[in-house]
Amino acid sequence: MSTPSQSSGEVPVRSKRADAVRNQQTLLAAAAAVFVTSGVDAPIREIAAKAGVGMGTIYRHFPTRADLVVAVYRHQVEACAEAGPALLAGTDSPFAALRQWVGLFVDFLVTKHGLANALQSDSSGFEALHTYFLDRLVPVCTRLLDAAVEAGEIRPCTQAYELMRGIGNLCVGRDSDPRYDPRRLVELLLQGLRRPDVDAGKR
Amino acid sequence: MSTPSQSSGEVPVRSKRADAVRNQQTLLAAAAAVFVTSGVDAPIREIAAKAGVGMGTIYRHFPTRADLVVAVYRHQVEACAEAGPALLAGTDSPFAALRQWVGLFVDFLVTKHGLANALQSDSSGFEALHTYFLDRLVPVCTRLLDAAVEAGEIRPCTQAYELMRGIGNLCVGRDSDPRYDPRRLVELLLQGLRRPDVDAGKR
DNA sequence: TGACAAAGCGGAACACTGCTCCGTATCGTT
DNA sequence: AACGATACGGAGCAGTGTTCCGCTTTGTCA
Repeated sequence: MSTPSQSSGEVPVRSKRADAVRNQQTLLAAAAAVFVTSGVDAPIREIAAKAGVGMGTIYRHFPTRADLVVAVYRHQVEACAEAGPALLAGTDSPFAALRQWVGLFVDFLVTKHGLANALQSDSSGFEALHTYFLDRLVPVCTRLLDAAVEAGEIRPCTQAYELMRGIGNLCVGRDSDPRYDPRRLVELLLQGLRRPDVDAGKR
Repeated sequence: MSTPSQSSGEVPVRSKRADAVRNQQTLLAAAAAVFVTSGVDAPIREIAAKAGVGMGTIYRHFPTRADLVVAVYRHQVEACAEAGPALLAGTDSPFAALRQWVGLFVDFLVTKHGLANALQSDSSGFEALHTYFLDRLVPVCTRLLDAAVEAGEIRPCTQAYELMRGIGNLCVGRDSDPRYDPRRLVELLLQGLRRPDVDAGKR
């Protein structure tokens, strides 16, 4: 409040040194650039070199690779999360909103080389990434899903967590073959969600 | 020709040395064991150690990791491939056959620690794995799909290749969270395949 | 301004893994 | 038994993640 401290501790927290914040910014920019060309699992050394800092620095600012990835993409994830309620408000078909929102998410994943792979990877250093994405987006997805169920557009059995992971999984390895288009399969998944009133009342 | 040769070449192919075939068997057994405990991307050294051979030997018999994985699981993949036509013949609903067959495939993938991950990985040494699985199973899946389309149970837009990859993707990372069950999502995908007789004008 | 402690930095060093290469051992044949 | 072909073993190189500690920079206080 009065003193420049952002945490709840009462110790006098000295604000970060100027070179530290500078380096953090530099690192974020460098990482973003490297991610584009070499994917999110580019060698740490490469990112450090691009930023012109030593490896100790990168590990100090971002202890795990996931921390760095999250920091780089945080804005886009936030934007995606915030788009959820907006889409829901902008239409009278919650299912259509869900579909649009999922489209946003897929676009995001698909345009980040290797991000989907990393997201599902169980290798060390990526759990936090997984956690952040899910913590932020699952609630949004839940709202959309609930709304669609309430509107009677889909059947109620699916959990948002599972759906999100499924969608993420479908986006893995998009670049390996032009015949594979995650979007088509995600659309299929969403269709599978629909309440089958057609064939129920097929009579 | 007269000499024991199994390939089409006419050079006198001497049969493999006894220790070589012995080692190959030992390696397969060791690899199978290690895959169970450490996953299909266990260190090559570990497999070599388990088999009691040097690393040169393992690379000579199985130049890439995919070759080893394929050799270990070949029988199961073959069994899965052969089950396709059988299932189709055993029912009058091709879609039901497809569903059962997909179930077999999912069971196979899901019980092999990390296999699904490897299958989709674009990392070096796994392309051949990808290729083998797909070459062997896509034709089977195509037949099932075609039959279901012909029977009017599903709509015709989906390619077997894409479906297989989608299913494989959905099986990635099953162990990371008990809330994630690939089977449910695969079922959803299959439901999405169904012909919605709404838009089917021929009714 | 100058001195000093804390904060931050750099990169050498270690561990682990994939993969190659070649001297040596083994096998099968004559 | 001898000998050439075949196969083996593992040292060694290269790439990467991660740690650790001596050195530099920064902010503060007299």
